[in-house]
Amino acid sequence: MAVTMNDVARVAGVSLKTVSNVINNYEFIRPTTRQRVLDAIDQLGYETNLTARSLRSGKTSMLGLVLADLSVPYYAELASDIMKAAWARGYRVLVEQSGNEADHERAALQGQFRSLTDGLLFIPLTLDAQQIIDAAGKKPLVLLGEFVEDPRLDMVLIRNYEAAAAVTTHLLAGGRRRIAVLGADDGDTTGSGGLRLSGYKAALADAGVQYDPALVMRCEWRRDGGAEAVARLLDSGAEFDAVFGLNDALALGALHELLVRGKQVPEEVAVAGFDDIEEARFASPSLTTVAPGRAEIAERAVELLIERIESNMAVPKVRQLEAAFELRVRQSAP
Amino acid sequence: MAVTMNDVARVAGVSLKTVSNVINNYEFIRPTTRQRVLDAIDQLGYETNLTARSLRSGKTSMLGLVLADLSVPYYAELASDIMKAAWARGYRVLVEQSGNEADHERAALQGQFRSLTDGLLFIPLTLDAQQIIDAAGKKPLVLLGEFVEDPRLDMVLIRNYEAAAAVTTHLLAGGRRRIAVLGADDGDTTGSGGLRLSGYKAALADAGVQYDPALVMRCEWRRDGGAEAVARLLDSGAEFDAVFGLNDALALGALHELLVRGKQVPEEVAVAGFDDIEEARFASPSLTTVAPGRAEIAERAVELLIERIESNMAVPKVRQLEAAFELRVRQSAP
DNA sequence: CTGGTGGTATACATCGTTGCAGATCCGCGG
DNA sequence: CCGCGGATCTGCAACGATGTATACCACCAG
Repeated sequence: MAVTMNDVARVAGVSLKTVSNVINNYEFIRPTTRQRVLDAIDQLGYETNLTARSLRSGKTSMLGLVLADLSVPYYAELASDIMKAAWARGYRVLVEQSGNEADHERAALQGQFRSLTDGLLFIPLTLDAQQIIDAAGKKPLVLLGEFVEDPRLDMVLIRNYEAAAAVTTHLLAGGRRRIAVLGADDGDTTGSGGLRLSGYKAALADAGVQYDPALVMRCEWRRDGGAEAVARLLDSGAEFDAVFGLNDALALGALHELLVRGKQVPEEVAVAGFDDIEEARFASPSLTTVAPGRAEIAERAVELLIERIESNMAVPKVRQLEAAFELRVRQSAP
Repeated sequence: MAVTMNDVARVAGVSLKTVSNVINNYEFIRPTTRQRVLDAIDQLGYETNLTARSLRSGKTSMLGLVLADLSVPYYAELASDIMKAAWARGYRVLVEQSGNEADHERAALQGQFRSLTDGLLFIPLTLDAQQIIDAAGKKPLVLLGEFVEDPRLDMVLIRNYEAAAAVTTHLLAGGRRRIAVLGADDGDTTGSGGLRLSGYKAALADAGVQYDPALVMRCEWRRDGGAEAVARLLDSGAEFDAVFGLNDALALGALHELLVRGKQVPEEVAVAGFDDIEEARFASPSLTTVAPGRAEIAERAVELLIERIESNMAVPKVRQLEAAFELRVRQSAP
């Protein structure tokens, strides 16, 4: 059926192993021989069977990427960057959608999925560090710092706390004093939400502004969640002059709802987000947000994972990297 | 290193092949034997090596998906749907980003990528039908109807022409007469752009409205392309009372630029798009657009491809399906 | 008692490649 | 003229699973 190395070898008049050597750029091959093999490959249209190579070599040259859902812009943009970074290093990426469900996350960590990949990039959403460690196999694993922090795991972290503080400080500097927060619970201290909320609180404290739990709205991190949370807030009669969505989707949903309700943005209510997805720049008004260093995260996570895969050190030092963030001031909160 | 069937067989006191039979749910196995094998699997934590299975069986249970870039919301949302549809049928999806470059598209059609997949879902952007046929190997291939139509290829089509006509008709019904089009060249008749432009022209003709090539703006199908095209249009002094972006990104970019320039939407200029990405619902004003049947496209494309893969008919009849579209009237063009 | 039948389990070859361990060839120093 | 080392090439086994063919058993009909 398919053309194999054997066919190429026969046509080129060399051994199967020599064909393999040519393909793998083995050093000591006579140029004329190499050429004969290459010609035969061309003539027959031979292509390496990656499955066979993987079986024999034990490497698949694929990285797994586990995230909630590609239809969420932030994940899609991150996935795109990760795929480019991996591609540049000779790896492919196999994406698995966890749908934000613990069972799916666990299955992706163990499961057959692993046997297809050399290592895993994991954006944990429901599992905590201990659960991850329990569920994970022995293959290299790098967490993308959305959520979990633990000294036993490799990860590339977003500076959730500092970046959220920076956003809040910016809003305060604009004269806002009643800043609503969308996407957290009053008590949260862990996870992206908790860390960002803590940064918010710290910035308030620094500015001597009273923290009001009534302004903290719990909701799903989606556009409709943000819209719905703002609606609740408006209906409750609470006073506020700014909204901080803990991610851009929330902020954009909130922005939409505010405008629908006839609020002036930013005159009456300023709006800020977190993530700097592309959509933020083109919203009307454009959205002030903080860029968490997506490209850097993708690049460094891939680099770190591949380093783990290719170095065979038994117990290398755990590495935790932090990406630089940057405030993007736009119209919604000048 | 890893646990193999052999290890399981030894522990269970059966032959390797019996373990294989248990795993593959072979019918005639004594329940006690089956249980012993399952216990051994549990005890050892055995997991099938999918690579080995693929090599032996010749199937990878992976579908390839070639698209321009996951950071484009429409593709991301489509990819998400496709992955879910494939997952439900026991297949995984390996995504390849072509970056809208012919060489990458060709490479994905041939290339080693193919040897990892049982079939390919392909969203062609630069290659035409003949080039696709020339480049493609023998494995099943289904086109997602963004661009190419050809009786020799399986595909799931968007009703580009009819849907664009529907959008245009809606704008005309709203009293608009000078409808600018973003994302095509006056002469285009093929490809998504050409087909949508043709639908637009046909709707104008139906309504007895004069077609004006000066209102057709060529640009990249991205938000910034749309913004830039509208800027050019405004600067040119051309008169227009509506803008039809040939996809939502264009329309959203245009919407943004119009608002920045102080135009009232929809009072002075109506805006409509194409794709119905989630963002469209939450834009301000929300975007009138047409939903091309994304979920249906994903579902049927996956179904068709898997049918091709699993049926061994040598020359099955080419199948071309069309997805139903639906106009979504929102604030930007009521 | 024999042969057939259907359930159950096994042996062996095989998928296409790469790792390992030679085999062969050649030129050159002693 | 031998022997040695480096360049060049080769054969065999193995990666871990599955397909095919077959062995074996129990049981029932003839």
